[in-house]
Amino acid sequence: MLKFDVMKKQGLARVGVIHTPHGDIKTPAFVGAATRATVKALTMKEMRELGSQAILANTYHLVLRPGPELIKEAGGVANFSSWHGPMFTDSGGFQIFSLPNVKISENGVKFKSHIDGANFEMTPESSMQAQWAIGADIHMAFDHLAKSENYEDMKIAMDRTHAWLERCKIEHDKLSKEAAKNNKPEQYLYAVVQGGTFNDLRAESAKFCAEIEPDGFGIGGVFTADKMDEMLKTVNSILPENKPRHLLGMGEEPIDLFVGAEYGCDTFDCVGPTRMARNGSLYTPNGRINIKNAKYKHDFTPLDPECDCECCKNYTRAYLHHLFKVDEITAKVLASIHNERFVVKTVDKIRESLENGTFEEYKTEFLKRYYKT
RNA sequence: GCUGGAAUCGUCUAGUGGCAAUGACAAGAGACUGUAAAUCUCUCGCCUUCGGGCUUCGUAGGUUCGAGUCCUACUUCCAGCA
Repeated sequence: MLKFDVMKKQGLARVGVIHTPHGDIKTPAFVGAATRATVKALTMKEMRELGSQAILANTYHLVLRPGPELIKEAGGVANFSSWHGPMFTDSGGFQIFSLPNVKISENGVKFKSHIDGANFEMTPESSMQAQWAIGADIHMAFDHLAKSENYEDMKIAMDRTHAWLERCKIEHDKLSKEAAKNNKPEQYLYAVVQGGTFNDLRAESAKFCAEIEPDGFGIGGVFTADKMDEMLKTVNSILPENKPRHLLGMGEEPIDLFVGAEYGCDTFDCVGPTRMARNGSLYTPNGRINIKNAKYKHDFTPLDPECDCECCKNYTRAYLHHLFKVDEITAKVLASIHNERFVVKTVDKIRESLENGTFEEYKTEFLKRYYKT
């Protein structure tokens, strides 16, 4: 069982430590999205230096290329990628359900590779097997994510997610026993709560997931800060306090991190910060700016004078603007370092503020400045 | 000097009688939340009450209902020959 210590609680929010075989994660924490076993534009060294405690890779992408067997052959994703800290894998459910022409059955999902059109099928069992082969510390259950506002659609997806969760758990336990027999490090399973924006479905899903007794929980299908507080309140009031909760995919907007932490989420992952960075949209305490805008051409001040990242300590907005305009790779590197540092630091500060009882002040001050409301 | 050829939005370019004029780049702005994303979208002559109006394709004339497109002269550039 994954060890998780809750050090302090404030309402639903908590400060804790997740102990994984590859190290501890002090929570709340932002987990960098490393879809193809790399954080785009960044090296693992840069990720370590900007303070990232953990990263999250994606089973769908790694199944297509290079394949779980190759990663196993490399000695697991830690050796393969040189990320020797805690690591998550997402199940691939999210990606598969965003592809065109997927065939969903009770057994699993048939889809075509977006790369070469090759036919694939992923089932709860095959996702578990792939994740064990990849070898991250924490695995997500293979879930059905419905992108719909319709209650019936959400119910069907949730019921399927639950049925698949039972199978994920059985397969996971089997693989876990085999690993123990071979003296391999333990890997852990998070159940994924679905139910869309419907509180009764969310409650039902949280209850179901809790009863399965996984190592922790992913909260899926959350797309906007809208209604997020209510959804999280419902779910996290039901989920057991002694297990970690990961809010899947949220964190592009800093407010998501505050609301997520306030309502009891321990970790977050999001592609937003690095994608924004590659497209020139950069976080500052006063809101996001587009560094490509002409007004930064002659701005010889740091991107964020309060930031301690390599980008802000050494370069100016004018230089970043120039690098983006001439489309240099370094533009994306520096921007990614900054944006990733910005969200990691924001969540670190959320943790500190929860520790010393100043969360409300920090939240109010941050949001007021960032969103100018 | 002679003989050919060419001049179209910031740049390169499409266009051979119905055209405010093609495409690319540049420029300006926007989007992005478990990454098919170093991607995508919009604007890009001037004005507009968004109906439209006005001025444009080296310059000046001409032919034509209508000219970036045809004719004449001029200007500039390129190539070949002297």
